[in-house]
Amino acid sequence: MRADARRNYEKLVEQARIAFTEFGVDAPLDEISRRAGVASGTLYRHFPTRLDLIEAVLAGQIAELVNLGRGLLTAEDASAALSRWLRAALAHALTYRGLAAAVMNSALDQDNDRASTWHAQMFEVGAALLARARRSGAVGADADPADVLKMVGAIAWAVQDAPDGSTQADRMLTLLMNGLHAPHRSDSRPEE
Amino acid sequence: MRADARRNYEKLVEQARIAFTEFGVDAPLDEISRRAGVASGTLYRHFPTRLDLIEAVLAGQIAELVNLGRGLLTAEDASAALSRWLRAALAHALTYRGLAAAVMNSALDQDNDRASTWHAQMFEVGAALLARARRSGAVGADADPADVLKMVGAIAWAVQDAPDGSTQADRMLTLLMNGLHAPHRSDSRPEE
DNA sequence: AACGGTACCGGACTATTCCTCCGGCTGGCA
DNA sequence: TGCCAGCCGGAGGAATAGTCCGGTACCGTT
Repeated sequence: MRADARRNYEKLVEQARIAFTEFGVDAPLDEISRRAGVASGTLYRHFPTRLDLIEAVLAGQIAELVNLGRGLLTAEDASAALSRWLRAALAHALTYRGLAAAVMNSALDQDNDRASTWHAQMFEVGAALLARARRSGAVGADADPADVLKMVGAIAWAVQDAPDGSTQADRMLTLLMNGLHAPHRSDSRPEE
Repeated sequence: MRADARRNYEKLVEQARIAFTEFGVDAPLDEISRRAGVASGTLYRHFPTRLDLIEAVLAGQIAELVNLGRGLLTAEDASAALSRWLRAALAHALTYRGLAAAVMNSALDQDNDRASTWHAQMFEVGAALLARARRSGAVGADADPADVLKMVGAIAWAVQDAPDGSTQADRMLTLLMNGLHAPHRSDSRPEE
């Protein structure tokens, strides 16, 4: 990549980060390019879709999350490790007003090639942590890892506009953890 | 309301229902008015905001949900009643590609005056069912009714674009119910 | 250091959608 | 039948997404 192209790339990501914080997911792309001091054509060259730009902004954060998860894979208490990592994932999903949640969710949907390898790694780590917790006997429910990660993203979405968002998110995640710990009860479902 | 005004109102709601099913929440309003055979000014006269139109579409369905809940308040098994009603609420939240979930969620956020009395009734019924299940001893967690309803909406949002959406939603709701039934464990949370 | 080609940049332009405004007309009532 | 409040229509301004191509700057080679 040429030196000028790299400069513009970095300026765009930086301004996108700011704009997403300020306006949320739907920040006008033209505004971002304007602030970065480049034309909109340049923005679309580097980031054909909005999602591409979003992922560039989140890349670093996701890498941290993956590293944290890998470290926790050797932690003493498998259940606490899972809980800790899910909380970190929730914090991640809450950044930029639920932006990360939207990406996480769309990445989990189809085997979307556009949804970068970062999310694949994240899913892998989450699945490993969940499997380990299950083997240790702390998690009884036969939950699908994708379900659990989706729930985390869903919680982030649900509280994104609430005034006391993070408090509420915390309670909801506790509810989810409870569901994981409890033995699976299929009888709780009505037979319609 | 004048006869012509009423006719147009009804045509708009009908076409909005179709358009929301087809395009999702973001269906172009101009397209709706075009299909209804009225001008866009007329649409905006009846429904100043998109939310107003959405609520008009959902009104009947919400009323049914409230009635179902009221009936279930006298059911034998309080826990099963709650479970049954939450499943109905989930089905409601899934309609029109997660549109209902978005409305439900925003209605629960702040004491939003714009969010109609419909949703207030829904919240009331849900809270009553939850309280009754708790008194019966079946629900141990001290969950906030708003949290529970938000989770239902969140699940609907999370699966809205997934191919096997309703299956996944089902599993996730079971997870939630498990969390409600389990005794509350504050120890599942790491002390950071 | 000069040069040529590669590929990047700019920004005007089209398309889409939201929403407003106001002249003209129509339905309901006396 | 006649009046008029209030409704209707549709043009149009504003914001945003995304495209296109002429001009230009960078990089590698000589």
